[in-house]
Amino acid sequence: MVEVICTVDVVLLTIRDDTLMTALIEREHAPFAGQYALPGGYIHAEEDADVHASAMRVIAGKAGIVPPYLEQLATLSGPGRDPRGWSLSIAHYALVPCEIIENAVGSQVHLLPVDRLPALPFDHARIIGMAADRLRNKSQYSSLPCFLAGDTFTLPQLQRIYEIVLGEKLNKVSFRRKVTEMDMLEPVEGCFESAGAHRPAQLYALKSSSRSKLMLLERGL
Amino acid sequence: MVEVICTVDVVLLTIRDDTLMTALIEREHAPFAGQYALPGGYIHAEEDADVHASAMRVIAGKAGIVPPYLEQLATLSGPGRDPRGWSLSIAHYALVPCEIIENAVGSQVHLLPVDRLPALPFDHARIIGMAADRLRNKSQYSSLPCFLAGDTFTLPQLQRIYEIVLGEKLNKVSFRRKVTEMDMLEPVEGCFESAGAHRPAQLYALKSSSRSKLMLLERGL
DNA sequence: TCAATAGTGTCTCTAAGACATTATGTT
DNA sequence: AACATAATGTCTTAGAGACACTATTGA
Repeated sequence: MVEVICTVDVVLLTIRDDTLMTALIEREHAPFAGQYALPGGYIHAEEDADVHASAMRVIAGKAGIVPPYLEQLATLSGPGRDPRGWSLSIAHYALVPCEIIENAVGSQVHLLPVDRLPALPFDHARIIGMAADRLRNKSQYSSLPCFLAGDTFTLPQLQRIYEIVLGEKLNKVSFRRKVTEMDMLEPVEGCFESAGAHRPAQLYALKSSSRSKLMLLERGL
Repeated sequence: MVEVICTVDVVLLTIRDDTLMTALIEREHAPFAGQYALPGGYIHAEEDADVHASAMRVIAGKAGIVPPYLEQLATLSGPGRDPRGWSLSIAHYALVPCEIIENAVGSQVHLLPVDRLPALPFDHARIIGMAADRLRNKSQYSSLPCFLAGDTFTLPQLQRIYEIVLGEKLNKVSFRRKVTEMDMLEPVEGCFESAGAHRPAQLYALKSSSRSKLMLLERGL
């Protein structure tokens, strides 16, 4: 039986400069050595508990971080996507606040806007498109974008994150109604963020229950 | 490097007797020979164009059919799920009208209700659960359940299919408004289905554009 | 003529968005 | 005091569900 090449790839998504960005690394080895590409690598059957663990290991190795959210996206396959032979990549996407990427030690990543990418090897452009689509779709009815925010944030900041991900302005009153409905935040008592000559905003943190599971809405935003 | 076992599994879903059912086959070979399990098999790198093609080949071989809808579900993996070693299964689900299964030649499948299954080998029970969840979720806002209906059907029949999948009664007026909004059906002119001592119902068929892509709703049913 | 379901018109109630108002900080 | 943004109250409008009424067949 012809051997199948088994790999994982990870689309690390973050927001910087009010823009959705993805982490790319310069490939060290052939094929496509020297080109920007998604962090990825072979599945190590002798050490990985499953492909989720493979993806975590790859991110830790290449970006030096442990992302707060990691989900499987799809499995891409076929004889033509990798010049080494019939290959299969279990694509994942991860969400992470950009400070964590920038503070990581030994990180080799470069952040680039998802909608202004250079030509990429393999089917990585398509995988990034799928990741952005999945994020956009799930953000319509869930607390998913919270994983792009830091430990604490204000409601206006969170709304801005949703707007960047969804690509549209949101109604402030409706947004706050929905956030309340999802019941995922708790105010950090007595903590406010002052950002100029105006009333400061209440800081919030994710409830611990919402750090491990997504909160969903019956009807979208 | 330790070899990874690469397989595909398919959850074939259909509705019979007003119940969501899945197709199981009696395994011919070890492990678990003789037990009911999902149709599945190895990826054949020398002949399959990708894992979608692997899944289609498996369904054609075991159930003798070409399903109108087939989608990738998730990739399950790890050292413990298959006694033969570290394995990876790209799980798919397919939707098909039950007449197609029952009329298939050389089909080895048995239809069983998804919520009254016997103990199954591997992680097949979990895969079937994921498939039913995915179908239920997508059915809330798309035309997906149409692939469980035959070539022509009445609106009351389609509403019944949605109700079985979603597990709840639907409002007739709202359902018809949504079907109109999705703009996926065209009436079969002059064709009605009489089912007793009452007004017969108009027959509809999927528009050709809706046979290849899903129609989506802004807000769910 | 009655029974039964198909199909449609319309009213009510809920929820989303628009707009206005109040709150609270900095300059 | 002026100003800018946070936060919230309220009105308008759109959509979902409830209900009722008409349509059309077989018994």
